[in-house]
Amino acid sequence: MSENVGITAPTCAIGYAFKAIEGKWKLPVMYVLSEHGTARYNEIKRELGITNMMLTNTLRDLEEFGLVNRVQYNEVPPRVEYSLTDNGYAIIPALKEFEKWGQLLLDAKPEAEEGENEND
Amino acid sequence: MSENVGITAPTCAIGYAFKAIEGKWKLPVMYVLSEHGTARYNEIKRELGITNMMLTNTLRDLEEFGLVNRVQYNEVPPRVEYSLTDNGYAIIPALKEFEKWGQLLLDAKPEAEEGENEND
DNA sequence: CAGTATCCAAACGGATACTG
DNA sequence: CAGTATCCGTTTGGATACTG
Repeated sequence: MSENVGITAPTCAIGYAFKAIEGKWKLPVMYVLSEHGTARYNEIKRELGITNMMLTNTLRDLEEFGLVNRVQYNEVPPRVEYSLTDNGYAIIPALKEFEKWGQLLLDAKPEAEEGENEND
Repeated sequence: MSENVGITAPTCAIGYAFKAIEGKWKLPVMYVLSEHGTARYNEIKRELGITNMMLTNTLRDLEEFGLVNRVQYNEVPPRVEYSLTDNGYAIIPALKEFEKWGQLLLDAKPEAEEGENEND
């Protein structure tokens, strides 16, 4: 495999974007950060129901891609705040489109396969 | 876990969108279909360098979500054509935003960590 | 509080063989 | 051609316990 053409080419914009958000948690974490502006480790964790390992790895990956800032305050108890970089922020329009799409999907699902409770 | 609030709530638009595209191949397959309009099984397979199992499973999942149409022609040799449904098509704006974002990321990466060859 | 370490399960991926 | 089935190794994800 590894045919480096089309989507899989390292210089392909959409392919690079896909790589940047690969994995289950990249987009959710970025979404939370986009909403909070700044969020602490356990804040993100609580909000997403993600495990330590996954959150740590996801944040590391996002840092390496230059999408997330990590600021550590040497206090007791320790405080670490995460936020989006400029490049990270730039994903928000895409996220908004995704949200609109998700809403469309929900609206187009009148059968409500799993929405047997409307006490919402 | 399974705190059904916020992003993880089944009625959350962005959460539902995340679920719909979960997995490594959903977006790439939808992207290929958005470009081709209609594509045959082996066409998608070649373009993405994806295995039979992964492609089959991905297409099934997308069908179940109502995002992809499968049209089978009873010819010899058999021909099966895949295309996006209306709901599937509706993801294109998001995809375009993603592409723009990917381009931004590529442009903002002058160091070219892996682009040691410019004979492209 | 913000992580690491460890172990285990599920998803992913490749090769090969087989089917309609 | 368009899959399905199986085996198997690797990667990713999750639960729990533990550390600075």
